[in-house]
Amino acid sequence: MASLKDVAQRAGVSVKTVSNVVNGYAYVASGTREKVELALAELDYRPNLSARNLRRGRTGVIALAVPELDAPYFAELARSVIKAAAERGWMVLIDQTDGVAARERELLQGVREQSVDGLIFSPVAIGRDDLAARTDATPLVLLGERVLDGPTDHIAVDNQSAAREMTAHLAGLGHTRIGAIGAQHRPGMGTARLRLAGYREGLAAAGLPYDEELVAPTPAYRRADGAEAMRRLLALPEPPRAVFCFNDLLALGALRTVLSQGLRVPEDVAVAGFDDIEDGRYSTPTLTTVSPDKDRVAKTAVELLDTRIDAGRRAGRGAAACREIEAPYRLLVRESTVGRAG
Amino acid sequence: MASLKDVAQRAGVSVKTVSNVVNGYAYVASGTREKVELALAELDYRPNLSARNLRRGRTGVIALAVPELDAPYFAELARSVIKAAAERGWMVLIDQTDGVAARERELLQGVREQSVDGLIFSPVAIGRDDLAARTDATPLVLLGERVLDGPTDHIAVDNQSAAREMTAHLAGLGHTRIGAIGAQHRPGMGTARLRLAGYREGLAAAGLPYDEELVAPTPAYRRADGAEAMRRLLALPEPPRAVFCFNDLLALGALRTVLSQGLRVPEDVAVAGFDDIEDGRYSTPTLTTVSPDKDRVAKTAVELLDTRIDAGRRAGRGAAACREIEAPYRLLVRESTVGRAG
DNA sequence: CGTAAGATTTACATCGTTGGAACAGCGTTG
DNA sequence: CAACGCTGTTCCAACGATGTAAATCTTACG
Repeated sequence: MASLKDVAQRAGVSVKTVSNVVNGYAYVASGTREKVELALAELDYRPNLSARNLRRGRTGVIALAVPELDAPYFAELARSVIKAAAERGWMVLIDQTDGVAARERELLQGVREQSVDGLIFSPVAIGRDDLAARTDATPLVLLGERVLDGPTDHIAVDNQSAAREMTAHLAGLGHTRIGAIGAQHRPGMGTARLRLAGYREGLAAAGLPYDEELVAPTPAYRRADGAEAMRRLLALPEPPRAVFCFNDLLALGALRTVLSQGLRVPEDVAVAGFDDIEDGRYSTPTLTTVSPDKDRVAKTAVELLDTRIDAGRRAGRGAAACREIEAPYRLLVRESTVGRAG
Repeated sequence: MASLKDVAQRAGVSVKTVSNVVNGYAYVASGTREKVELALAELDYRPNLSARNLRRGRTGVIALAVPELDAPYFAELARSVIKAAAERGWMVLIDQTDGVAARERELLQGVREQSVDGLIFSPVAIGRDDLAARTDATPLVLLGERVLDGPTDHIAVDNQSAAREMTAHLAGLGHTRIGAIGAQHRPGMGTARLRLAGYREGLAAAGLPYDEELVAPTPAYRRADGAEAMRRLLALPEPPRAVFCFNDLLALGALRTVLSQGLRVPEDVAVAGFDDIEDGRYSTPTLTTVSPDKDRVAKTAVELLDTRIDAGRRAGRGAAACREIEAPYRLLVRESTVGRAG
């Protein structure tokens, strides 16, 4: 692997001159530049990034930390983030926390500090206090939960109002017994709490009572959890006729349970989700859901991080105000609540 | 951010001694060690990885290159790879090629050479000649296609025999008009070619004729492609009564088309896929598929890479023999071919 | 008590790049 | 023609860690 030194030798100039050419420094005589470029090409020179990073104090890498990549929502998000990052010249390192608090905390405490220039983080297990206790100075952008006035940049859809709208949609169809799947009593799970709050608001707005019995908590947010929760709900003496699941995977699991018990969706039970993962667009029936603009979230996250990294570099840790950004979402009404005709 | 120098100063020893402690060098007096460890802790020292990498000539990062992360198969694979890598102390950088040949070629030519110690690569667009023309010296492990005697380590299931078995399964159910979805005429797409070959073998073994009409090519391997291809097949004067889709996404799209035309699966049309993505376990009906052992593939890939990286470090480019590893798979028969009772 | 064999610690060079400042060439200007 | 201001190039130090070899300190032994 050729180094600047090799190229310099071959071109008959100093190492710094080669460096200047590589970095597009203006004051290089065109003759010299040509010579150097030739040598560069002949030796197929590529800068040693470790050395460059050491010198420049940055790595060109950002980390994306998510609970698990195989949850379609995070896979889709990761795709968008990697794409947005690539457009700005960043490489992306992925960390999976499995939603384990200890692992999430590690990240905040800077396990990756030396390896990346910034972190885009979608936490599920930690809370505001963990964030406040953070010592790591790496620029950080949080995704997915709405923690107002947090000490960090933050992007999220308004979970609560989206949940409220979805519940209103179900109520608007005439449903009076509307269940919810995905409540979480663990601390930290802000998303679940917000969606539950929205659900309650939606019920209240429709003049419906809140019935604890219709709210099924789940240990996680995978299909199996939704399927299981739905089984519990259907086993009630008076099961719900509509269910709002706190994400699409839960909804798909729920769907499966309903259908496999010989019931029809939405005629017997209407099902709605949250996230708009691709599966829901091809399930039978297709899934009514809340669709956050993932590309937008990803793009904004990378931009935010980008500015913050630049800022950190220019001003010495000049704490620019933290931005709370609300990402747009849409309610997508599909077959699982209104049927084929709808 | 504290450096070795700061720690050394604080502990009143030389930089090298601190380095020795950090690296667990044996000959450090216990008193010294304690002093140093104290200072280390007090300053919350973390090694500067750029510097360490520069010195040691490795990065601690491997890259995983896949077409697109939001295809569940690759998301699940990525999850397993990241996990397996983490267990061996590697970080994982992800590249998405979108199946674009130019991007895949770039990787072979070493865009990441300076950033990672090794590459796990699931190519779709490039061929054997591209591999042969490779100049980059970074250890490489290929996933997913079976290119025998390639110049690289390689892990894959036996696509052809798996496809043959699946076709045999369909024929065994009494089907005589068995379609295939996902043929590709682009060069390089070894996977499609192998699965098609297996399909033909399966037909032949069952004494069935190969009917070009029943083979639907698709531009890509997403749900929409499967849905569209299925529409074409169903529009035939005599549509197939069973369809083998070359991956699960195609199958799920096909499923959707069949069901939305008011037909039943498997009674009117049986559908089978390939990959065993989680969606297929929760679709209605659940999807019969070929299940490659992804965890095993990922683990093996990381191990292979690991040994090759070590080898490259020890022996100077000593070309250890390239290994072709066949990953196990199972045929999972579910509702989409045999119905609920099955 | 001198000395050799360890044990422990240190000094120094080095990995490949880049920032900063010094240096050299050279056409202008006063 | 000396001083000046450009342009173009080079030299040197530094980023932070580690390998090498040498320096220093113990300990055991004759």
